[in-house]
This record gives sequence, structure tokens and C-alpha cells, in this order.
Amino acid sequence: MSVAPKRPKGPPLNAMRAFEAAARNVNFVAAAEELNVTPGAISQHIKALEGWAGTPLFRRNAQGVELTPEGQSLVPVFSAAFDQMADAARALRDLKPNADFHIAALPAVAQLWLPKRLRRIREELPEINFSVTAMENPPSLSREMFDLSIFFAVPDGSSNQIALAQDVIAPVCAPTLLDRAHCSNGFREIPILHDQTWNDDWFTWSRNVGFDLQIDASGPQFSLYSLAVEEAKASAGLLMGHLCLIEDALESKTLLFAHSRSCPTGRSLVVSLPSKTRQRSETSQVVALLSN
Amino acid sequence: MSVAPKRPKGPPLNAMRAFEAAARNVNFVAAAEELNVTPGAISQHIKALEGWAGTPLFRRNAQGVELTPEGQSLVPVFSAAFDQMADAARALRDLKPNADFHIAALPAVAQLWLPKRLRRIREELPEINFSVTAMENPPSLSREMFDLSIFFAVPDGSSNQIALAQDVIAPVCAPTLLDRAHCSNGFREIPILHDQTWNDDWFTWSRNVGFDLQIDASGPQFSLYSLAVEEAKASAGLLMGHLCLIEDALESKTLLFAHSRSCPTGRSLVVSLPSKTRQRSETSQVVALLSN
DNA sequence: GCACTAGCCTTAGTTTTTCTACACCAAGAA
DNA sequence: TTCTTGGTGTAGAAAAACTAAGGCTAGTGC
Repeated sequence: MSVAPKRPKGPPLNAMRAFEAAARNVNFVAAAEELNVTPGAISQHIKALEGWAGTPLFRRNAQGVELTPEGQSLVPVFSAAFDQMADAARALRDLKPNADFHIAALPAVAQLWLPKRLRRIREELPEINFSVTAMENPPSLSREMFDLSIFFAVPDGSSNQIALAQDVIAPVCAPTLLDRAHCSNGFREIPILHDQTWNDDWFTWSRNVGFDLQIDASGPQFSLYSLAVEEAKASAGLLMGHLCLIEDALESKTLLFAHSRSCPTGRSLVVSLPSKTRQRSETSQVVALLSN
Repeated sequence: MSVAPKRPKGPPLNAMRAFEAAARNVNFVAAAEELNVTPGAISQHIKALEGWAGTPLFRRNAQGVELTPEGQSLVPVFSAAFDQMADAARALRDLKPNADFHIAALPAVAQLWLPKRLRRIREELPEINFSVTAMENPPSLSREMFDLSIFFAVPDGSSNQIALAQDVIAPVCAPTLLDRAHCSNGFREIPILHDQTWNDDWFTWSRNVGFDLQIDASGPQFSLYSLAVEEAKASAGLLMGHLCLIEDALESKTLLFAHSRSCPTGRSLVVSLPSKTRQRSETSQVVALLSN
């Protein structure tokens, strides 16, 4: 009964957004990353929503969460709603005609590959303002406010992806190290530089090339590939080079091939675009200049 | 240029909601009422959104706001998005099978008309928990979490509305006053009770009946019709009675007709339901018992 | 069998945002 | 003129959201 004095409020929008992301990823940490907050924030949002609904939406296990049937049943309608919201947000942003052109890219790509091309693009299209955001995982271009992303991936053949170059890897090092290796007993005592995000590069290469390399996993670790590249240039050790990212260094002979064999990783440097209807007008020009 | 360190954030969801309501009503006060906040809150949300977009969405005039062309262009996509959100919210709420059945009604209806029927309905359907919210304006049943609303309105003929009774008005007063009027010179010196939300009732009636009543606009004013009814029962003056709301008092002769002529206002007491797909399973039973 | 580690989520407390109350302004109505 | 209506600005209060630190569980090494 009870004549309620207050209007019954709908569920909090931010909690709904958190739930949508968590349900899609089936993982609070991933959702947190996507929304740029800590997992705790997601946890609380979900709890608030569960409290509002009076039903648990996730089952919490030690090794992660899983959706309850109730939670599962909400996924389609929630995803549809936030797709629509993203469209609305995009419409709002596109009111400003010369808003920044937002590019998302892997940190390594943003630092090693993009600057040169961007400089040229800026000369061609000085009226466009670019903004580059580095991140580990490709964002959803339908949901987030990016106009273009550049990541390593296996192209899916859709028309919204353009493969720019195969990802080919080969061991490289500074000239001084190469000399030293020739004089002494090869590369045995030269440290191997590891990049955290591409930890299995050495394994991939050695397997592919058939070279039984006893990988020195204890070598220096770098959280950013560009740091590893700088160290390699400074003769700190052997780097597994992603050729498209170190073109300049190879050309200027700041880095040299330490072995004659290279190997493709199977992935490519891929430019992804939002669906046609959501693309900015400048997109095609930018893409043309990027893939020159 | 600029390698942005932070992910570009989308617009704040709550500000988007505020905008949607404001744009639909073209009125910040109405939007504030709808969202149960003060107009200041709406104003700030809109300002934030305009700041985010970099474009004004409303033109502020002294006597109200109007949408700019940019703002206007957003209305369809925003409305669609929040329709979807409302569906998602409803799906969330409906996970709990025995959630309260929410009824929205005019305060007068909630206090004078509903209690009797609700008592009977509760006897018939004891498993349903009812919650009644009084408000001046009918809520959007697709957007807000109500399952049913009861207001005075001109029925639109849609299948989601059921007209329960015509709204018929006639002057009434307590028996003692009627006696006094008969003894002395009629109703001249008996005060007229006014309800703030139905201020023109007296005008409507006198015009319709052709009775040239010099309306004493200086009579006591009541913000709630039920207060005026109580005062009338206590012999405080003449009340313009909405017959369907004072059935009991008329039957028990606590209030009597002060004039033989009654007049329909053209409106009816109307039950509104959400669209079929959004109705709770209990809805039809409740409606049947309400309209018995 | 017992520590140790690595993921992943939750809790407590703090920071940030959002809301309200109220004063104020401008334009039209009485 | 004064009143009314609708919006804005601000300071303080309330509420929401966030982060940092902690806890739980499963798997791993000894």
C-alpha cells in the first residue's frame, strides 16, 4: 500500500552503463578499462543496480564473474539502448563542425608510426585538428568518440577496415652490438629486450625461423615498445623489431638486422573506421593520406 | 595535434537526459518537474552539455527558452535513445516479479477516489503491492516507471485509455449551509471555496448553466481539492463538486447539492496504460477491478 | 600440506559532482 | 507601478562516484 510521497525513480544511468559494459565483457576489470575507471567503481555500480532491481545480475566467483540468467536476459535491450545513446552523443559532438579528429592507436603505433604521417597530413589538411589517444585495446568505434583507430589485428575483411602493412618481425640491434657479436661468440651474451605487451614475439620468431634460441627471459622488460626501441638504439641489447614501426631507424641504419630471417606475425597494421553513417566527412581524406 | 593523455569522454549521461526532457518540453521548469529536480539543476546540465558540444542548444529569452536549429536537430535521436533506455530500465525492473504496482494519479483522485477501490482490489489481489504517487501532470508511461495512471483528461480513443466516468460538476455544500441559505437571502454571503488547480470550475459551471453568479474570487483558496472538500463538509462554504470525487459524501448526505443544475466539464476520469508490450501481467486484472 | 602468487572483486573513506535554496534579472501582464 | 513567469548564478549541503587498500579463491612451487 502506502501513498508514496516521492516519484519512483528510474535506475541510475551511470550504473546502467557500467552494467552494460560489464555484461558485454563478462569481466569487471575490462569494463572498468573501457569506461576509464577502477574496477571498484564498476563493482559499486553493479551492486547499486542489483539493489535497485532487487535481483542479482552477476554471480561472483573467485576467478571472475558470470551473468545470472536475469542479467543475461538484459544484455540485448541494454546494448541496444547504449548503441542509441552513442549515436545521440555522436550527433551532439558533430554539431561542432571543426571538432578534433580523434584517433585511437596502440602506444607503439602512436609514438613510432603515426607522427611522421600525421605531420604530412597536417600539412595537407591544416584545418583539421587531430587528437591522438594511446591505448592497449581497440575501442569500440560505434560507442566511443573516436573517428579512426590504428591497431595490429587480423583484418576481418569488412569495408571499415584497411590493412596498411603486414606485421613482420625480425631481430635488430644497434651497429655497435652487431660488430661486437661478429668479433666474439655471436649474440650469446647480448641481453634481449622484452616488451611487455609483445612478450611472445621472440617465441613466435624462433619457432617460425626454426632457430633454437634459448630465450633469455630475464632480460630488461619495457612497458612501452618505444622505450625498448630507444634502448636498442642505445646498444642495450637485441630487440625484436616490428619492421613497420622502425622503418626510419632501419633506413638510417641506427638499427640493423641481427639475423637475415624475418617472419610475419599473421597480423597487420589495420586502420578501422566507424560504420559509414557515423563517419566524419574528413575521414576518407585522412585515410587516403594515411595509406598513401 | 597533441597526444591526448586521457581518453575523450562522452557527454555526461545525466546532462543528456536533462537535455532530452528540456527539449521535449521546450521549458526548463517542466523538464525539472519531470525529472524531479529544480530548474537550476536543469539549467546547469544544459550548460554543461553546451560546453561539451561547443554549441548553444537553446536560445534563452526572458519569457522562456527555444531550441536552436542545432538543438532541434538532436531531438529525434535523443528521444529514441531515451525511449530505449526506458525499455531497458523497465526490463530491469520486471526481473523482480512481485515489484510494486505503481499508480500515478492526481492528488485529488489519489485521496478521494482511489482509496475505496484500492481497498477492494487489495482484497481481491492480496499478492500485489500497490504504490500510489500523487502528481499534477500525467507522467509519460513509456518513460517513467508507472504501470497505470488516473487523471482527468479528454480521452483520445486509444486502446491504452479507459474512460471511467465523465467529470460532472455542481455546487455543493454542507446541510447546515443549505438550511441557512433557505432561511436568509440565498447564497450571497456564503463564501465560495476555490481549488487552485481547478480555478475555472466556477466560471465553467456558471457559463454552462447560464446562472449569472458573481464569483467571489476572494474566497478561501486550497492547494488540494481534498482540503476544500473537508472544509465544505465543515460548513466553510460552497464548493464546486466534482461528482465522481465526492460520491460518498453525497450519498451520506454530508454534502448536498446547492443548485439543481450540474454540468459536464468535457473531460473524463481516464485510466491510462503503457503500450501493450510494456504492461505488467497484473494490469488487466487491476483495470477490470478499477472500472467494475 | 603450507606458503606464495596472481586475478578479480569488494570495502571504506575521500573526492568530485550534483542538487537545492535563494537572490536576482528581464519581459510581459495586471 | 507591481506582480508573475521563466531562467541564471552562487554558496553550501547532499549525494554520487572514484580510488586505494584489502580480501578471497585457485593455482603453483616447495
